[in-house]
Amino acid sequence: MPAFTEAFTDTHDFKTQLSDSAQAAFVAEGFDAAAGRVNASDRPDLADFQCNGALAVAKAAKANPREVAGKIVSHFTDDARLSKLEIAGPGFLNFTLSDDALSARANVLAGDARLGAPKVAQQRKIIIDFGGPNVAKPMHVGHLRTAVIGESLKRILRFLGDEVMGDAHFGDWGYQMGLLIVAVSDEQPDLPYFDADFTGDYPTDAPVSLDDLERLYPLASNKGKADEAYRDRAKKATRELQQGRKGYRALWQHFVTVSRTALIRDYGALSVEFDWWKGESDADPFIEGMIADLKAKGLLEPDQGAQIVRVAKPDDKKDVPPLLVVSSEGSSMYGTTDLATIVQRKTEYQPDLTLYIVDQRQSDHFEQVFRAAYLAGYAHEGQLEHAANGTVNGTDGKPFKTRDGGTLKLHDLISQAEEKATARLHEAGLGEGLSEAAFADTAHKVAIAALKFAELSNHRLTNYIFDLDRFMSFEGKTGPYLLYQAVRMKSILRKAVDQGVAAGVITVGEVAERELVLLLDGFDNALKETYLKRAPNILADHVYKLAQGFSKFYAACPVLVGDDAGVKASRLALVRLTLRQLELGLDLMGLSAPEQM
RNA sequence: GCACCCAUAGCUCAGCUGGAUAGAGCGUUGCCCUCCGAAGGCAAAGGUCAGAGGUUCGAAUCCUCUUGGGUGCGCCA
Repeated sequence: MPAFTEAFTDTHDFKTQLSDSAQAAFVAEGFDAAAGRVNASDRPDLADFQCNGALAVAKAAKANPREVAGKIVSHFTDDARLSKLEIAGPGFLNFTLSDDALSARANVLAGDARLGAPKVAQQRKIIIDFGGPNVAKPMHVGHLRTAVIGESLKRILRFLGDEVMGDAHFGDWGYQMGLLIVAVSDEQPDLPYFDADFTGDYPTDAPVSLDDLERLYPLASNKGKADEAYRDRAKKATRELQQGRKGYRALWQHFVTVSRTALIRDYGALSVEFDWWKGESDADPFIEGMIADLKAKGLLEPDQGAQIVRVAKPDDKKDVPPLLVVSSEGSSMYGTTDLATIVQRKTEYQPDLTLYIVDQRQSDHFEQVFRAAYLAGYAHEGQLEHAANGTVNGTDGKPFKTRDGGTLKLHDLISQAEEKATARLHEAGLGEGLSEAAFADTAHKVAIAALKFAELSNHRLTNYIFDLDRFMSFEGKTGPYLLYQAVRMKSILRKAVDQGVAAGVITVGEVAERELVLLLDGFDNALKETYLKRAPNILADHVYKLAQGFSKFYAACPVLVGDDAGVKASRLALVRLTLRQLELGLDLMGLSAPEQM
């Protein structure tokens, strides 16, 4: 199995270019190449890029950092990319790009179908596991997190060249299924599903609606906690379901189908798409063989009536409990299905990497499962990764609740956001010329952008506060701001067509133009960082800054208003380039901009 | 009890493998539509980066401790 370095290719941004040159210079002077790392400047008033390597290297070499910096500078004489290279303070290298270099870069980007995005050096097969929503539990705001972050990561990894499969990984196989079976049998005992001697065909229509499931699940769950006899019945039903009792399987199939319909609706509204709608139950056929294999490898041992795999290591700082593979009831646990799913994926897909986009509260669980998988040889060390996310809290800092104390269903949240967006559109007197369908589409895009961008702009581990009013304000650093800038650009492009102005060669002159091109150039690095850290907030930040950079440019540099045809053509080309990168960035976040808003 | 995560402006959050004057948005106070869409732009005020030590030429960032939050710890997922 190859070791993957997560390196990139097709990368031509200035940060990389200058780093390459600076590294060569440091090496030529007998220093470590790592010192040549060039970053965007902390002081944009002084320079575009900086390198701090001279300070780092000087100490070991017992040299004066400014002298070291001087030696590096000598390697850049007559570098056409730079208009200025200065040594500042204790030994910072300050690079300022020439307008010509920026113009050239802008024109390259304008001709690049990938808008400056890099590619992975080595393609991998990656599964993104969305840590599935559960059957019968309605999606709530907490599910936004995983869905939105996972979808964005999926799109980004795929765009950079990996083969990526998103798997919903439905929670459809545990104790909760037993609970539901018992709950339905109590309410509708005459259904054929419960008659063990029934030999006919089971009804094709579901005996329960989505509302029934959402009502029954919490009811049964609470009963199971309070009533031991009830719990035992549910456990028995769970085991019988897993062992293949026909009536239970048929009833269970209805649960899954009914739930999945609602999930498809909600995920669809969020533009979250799965390549696989698999669930825990799909791993079931692999469990028997896996258990035999674990036994053969001497990893499985009986303990307190259950079958476990010990995964603790001698140097553990904490107690890592064993993974429970078979419960004392004889049924599979979520650890069982998670491990069996790894076996299944290895058998059916051979992924190089599996990313679990799941709440950080499950980190111990994944640690156990991953260790067991590594021990059993179902995956190689490092191929399983828990890209944890934080929890969503309300304005009181506690897990999000509505004002009346209930949980807000995702479906209702989306509806509220759409209503708000609709109201805002009417208020601004916009979209009146649009057809009803186009208007609704715009309102939907605005609403989704608000929700998703709010998710994506936080780091995935942040336990952030979900404040509906703030998210719906549509002003400042929000999704609608991004869409608004895109719409402004589209408006310019439409006007340009009317006026017969065509895009031409980009020539950078004004400060706002320089800054915009520097931002466009930064797309490459933003994508790399996002990829390496599995952190879409880095991309979100880039896209926001790009939109902001455009808005400043828009205010400072009229595109279609002047007399100079060359300037018009250049600025128009810059607008078009910016729009293309903005829309690509939006798409990688799972968003899209309307024509008008 | 043990372990993990977190603490940055009034509020919500960024801050890359340590580097110059810690950044956004909201809110507050001023400006800016006879000019491509004001869901916008410009400017100002606002921070002992929880506290204390340590490493370092240099720390919000790395290490230790303290305080204060959150989370998890074999038969629910």
